[in-house]
Amino acid sequence: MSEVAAGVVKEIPPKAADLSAWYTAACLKAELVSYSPVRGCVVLRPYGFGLWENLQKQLDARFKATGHENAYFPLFIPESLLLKEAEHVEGFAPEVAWVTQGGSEKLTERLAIRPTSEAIIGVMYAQWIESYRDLPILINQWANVVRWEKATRPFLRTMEFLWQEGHTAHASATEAREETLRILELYRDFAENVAAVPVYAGRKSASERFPGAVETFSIEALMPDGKALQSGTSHDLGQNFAKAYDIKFVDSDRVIKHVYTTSWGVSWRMLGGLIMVHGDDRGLRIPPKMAPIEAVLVPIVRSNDRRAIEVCAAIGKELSDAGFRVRVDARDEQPGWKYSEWDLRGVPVRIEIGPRDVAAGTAVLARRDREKDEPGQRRSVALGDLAGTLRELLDDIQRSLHAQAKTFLDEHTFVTADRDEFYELCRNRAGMVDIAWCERAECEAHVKAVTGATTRVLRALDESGIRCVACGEPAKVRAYFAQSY
RNA sequence: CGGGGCGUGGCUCAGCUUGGUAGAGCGCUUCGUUCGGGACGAAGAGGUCGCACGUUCAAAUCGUGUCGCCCCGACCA
Repeated sequence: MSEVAAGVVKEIPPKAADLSAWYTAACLKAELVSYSPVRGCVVLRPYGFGLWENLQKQLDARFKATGHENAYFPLFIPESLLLKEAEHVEGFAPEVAWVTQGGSEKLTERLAIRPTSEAIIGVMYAQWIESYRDLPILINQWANVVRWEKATRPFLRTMEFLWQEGHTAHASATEAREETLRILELYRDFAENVAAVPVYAGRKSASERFPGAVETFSIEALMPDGKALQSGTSHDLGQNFAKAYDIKFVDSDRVIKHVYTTSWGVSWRMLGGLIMVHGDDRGLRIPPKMAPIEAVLVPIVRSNDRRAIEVCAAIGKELSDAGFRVRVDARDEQPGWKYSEWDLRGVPVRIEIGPRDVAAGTAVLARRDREKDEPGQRRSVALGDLAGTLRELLDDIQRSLHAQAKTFLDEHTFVTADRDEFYELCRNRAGMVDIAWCERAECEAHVKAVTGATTRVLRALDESGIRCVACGEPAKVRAYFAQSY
């Protein structure tokens, strides 16, 4: 039934002592991923794929609800096509993987393995679009992409990764910008309400912009080590790609114009963020809405009383029919061993049914978001109330995980108007440092050189006539500075 | 790409300095007893020490190279 090797003792180091070691061990031991024989590429195991499927399902529903359709474009991009948008090429060239040979024949033109699909999709849009009546085009694709990375970590940075990339074309700059912001908000909503990861959403500085974009927006989460994780990006590409790929249409005023395009993406990196944000010393804590298994049923048997197994099977079926994602763990292992195993794997709720429960018609519910032996961590409920109680419990866990993460973000967001304090906070990797900023590239570069921190997202200045906290020039925006992944 | 660390049964690691063809714990298999927070007993199976070349009578141990992994930094989702 389970892909878990029975009986293997799995330990992970304390999270606070070394987040990196904890993170890698947690991903591996929880059987989300395995390293593969291919450098920098991981295998997404069934439990990890379950996480990805839940992300897919819920993001996809949001895309459909905002009028988008899915399509699929080729993995290979002929070199000549990729080269058409100059900034784009320059940005991605260092990390593009190339196919130079097919079978035994050298190719006359190299094929890039897509690092992102603006090029190939732009070429197709040029063919498909003739009139303003063909617009907007709102397409998303779920795909893998390859970027030749030097250092990799599960989910956060791998050479091949899974993501979705939306590519839209519009008749006006206004529409394109609206689309860009609509998706930014969609991402923010998903991060907060499904992944339970609180984020700051906003515009990126010029240096952090996607190569070829007019404006880039992103959502930024804060990891427990004080580093920010860019978790989703939405780009307003203006007419840059339309001009490079010759995507034109006849507008209602009979004038031939270039379209305005956008692109936006979320990758499995979001899973890495969710793992780091919610996990604890016992392992993963998966928010219910993302959990491949919402509740695991553990029967407790005695040598003279094995009824709990049948009861668990029956209740498991009932809950499953009621729409819950459950698993019955009837393996021949000690109950305590199973508890630890499912704690590590982050299942939100454990349902224990032993001889006492069988006799009383009850079950014990244990919630993963609380410490062992913390008041309210376990409770006994009548079987008749199980489904209802489970529903409430899952909702409460979803809320509580978000609340905990939100508290952390709030407590690690520092508003300062003091220059020395600003540098100190950045250098110490204290979290998100919120200052009035001049938006000058030189200033940003200087802060980075001195502290390692960069701007994460920018937003409108709430007062006028003030100066940049970092350099003293006139301030133009408010900016969150942080070190980042 | 720079700095540091590491690769020995499934896992965690010892052995390497002072070369003499491999050990522990956990896990795994079988049987029995157990089972409300990682059970116990008995009997078994399993590696040639990342890979290549070199030194040597002899290499897990020494040398060179290479591949991979981890951490820090630079770069990127």
